[in-house]
Amino acid sequence: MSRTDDVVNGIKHMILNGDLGPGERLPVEKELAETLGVSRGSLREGVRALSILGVLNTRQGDGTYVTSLDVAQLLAPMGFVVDLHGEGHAENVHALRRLLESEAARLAAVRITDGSLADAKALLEGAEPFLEGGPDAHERLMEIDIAFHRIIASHTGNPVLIGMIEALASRTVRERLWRSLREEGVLHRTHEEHLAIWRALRARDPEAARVRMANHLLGVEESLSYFPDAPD
Amino acid sequence: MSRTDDVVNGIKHMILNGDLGPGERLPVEKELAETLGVSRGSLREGVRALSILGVLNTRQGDGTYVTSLDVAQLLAPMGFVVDLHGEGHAENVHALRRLLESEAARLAAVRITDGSLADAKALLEGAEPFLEGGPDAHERLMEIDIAFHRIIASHTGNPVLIGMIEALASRTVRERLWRSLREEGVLHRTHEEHLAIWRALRARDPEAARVRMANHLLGVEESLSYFPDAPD
DNA sequence: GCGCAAGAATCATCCGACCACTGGTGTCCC
DNA sequence: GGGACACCAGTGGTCGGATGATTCTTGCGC
Repeated sequence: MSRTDDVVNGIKHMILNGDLGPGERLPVEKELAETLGVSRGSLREGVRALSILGVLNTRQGDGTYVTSLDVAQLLAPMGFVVDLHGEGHAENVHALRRLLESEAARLAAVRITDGSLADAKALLEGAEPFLEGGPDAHERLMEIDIAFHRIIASHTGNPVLIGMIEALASRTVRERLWRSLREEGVLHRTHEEHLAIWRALRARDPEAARVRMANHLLGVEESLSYFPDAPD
Repeated sequence: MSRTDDVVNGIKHMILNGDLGPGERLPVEKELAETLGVSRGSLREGVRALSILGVLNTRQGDGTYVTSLDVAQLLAPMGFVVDLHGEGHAENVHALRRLLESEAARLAAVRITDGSLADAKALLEGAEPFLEGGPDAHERLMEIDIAFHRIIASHTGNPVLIGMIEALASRTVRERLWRSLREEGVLHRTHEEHLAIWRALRARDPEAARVRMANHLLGVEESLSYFPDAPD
């Protein structure tokens, strides 16, 4: 067991024991290093690791704090994992994303607010001008897509689900997706699918929302497999 | 962007570009530090972080290697996250686990081999003597439960799904679960549910397997909520 | 009361040194 | 010749100190 592991476990226990709560500040490096019986260098390695895991947050000139411990934030490193496998398990990642997002749509159908429904509608209408192309059209459409799916996920009432969906639909994953969609010229179809999802949500129909979402993501996956060996 | 982030991204790119493959060895610290333009200390912080994320693996006196990059291994840190939230999001975690395991059962129903089917059956029969109690009964039942669910997950054909289920059903999560099951005296019911899942799998009936699994996990969740404020 | 500058506190980074462990190599003994 | 052992070079592990960058606080002057 290395010193750094001592640090990680030590801080982990301090959090689990309640000695450290979300947002709370850690002792200064020198002091904490002495408490845990390690040098400042080793302490920093541990703190850095927890920082990358989204548990701690250090601010130069200020101090080190425990994060809010939001699930979404803690699940963020998972996106890294997904990216790392890039081509390899793309099919498996998408299959899982389809399952999770379908469930999200089902849950959101009975929970979404009129306000968010209107926001989503505005989003989709704002996408229409870009369907024909133009400067930054690609980038804009992707942003809108991300925002649309995020609105749905946010109304599931399950933060863990939200975090996982975010991790599974990382930016690099979406980049690949949209490149394929554009190259295959199915942007209009994708837009129609979004609208179908929206209508199901407006109707507060869980099953319809689930099916529409599943259908949408299946279509997207199909486009992706059109270029199975697309270079990066 | 900190130096450590440079290191993490640098190594990540080396892997994505194919400069580094699974199992391959990294340059020595001093050299790699010069390549990335950082000090050895900063390099170590980055390497340590990737090590905790399951991407790298360092062996003193030998060198630093890229891991197999197995999904299960990379998703392991997620268990840490789940543990960290312990009580907080237990409901949400279980809801998600139910969704994933149900899907796993559905997939496994059409893929499971006769051999694994027999293994699962033997497992369940081996559990029966412990239903009445006895030394280590609690521990043994939990082991069997884990093994049973693992057999199912392993036949989904989706490594990402397997990894996520593992992460969601961490050991501490299961500890709590089984403690509740025992205290509520529903071990027999749980066993019957396992048998029902097994029968559905043997019948190669995906929908039945999915429903049986969902029913099983719903029952388990119900037992958990019986002691909503159970101390640790 | 307000703005600003000086200072303290804190993390960020680097450097050099030494320790601990591993793997390989060569030697010695049987 | 074969095997056990000792040695050695290479590598990560840890440490302490020094300097820079950033933030927050304090107190001064207006």
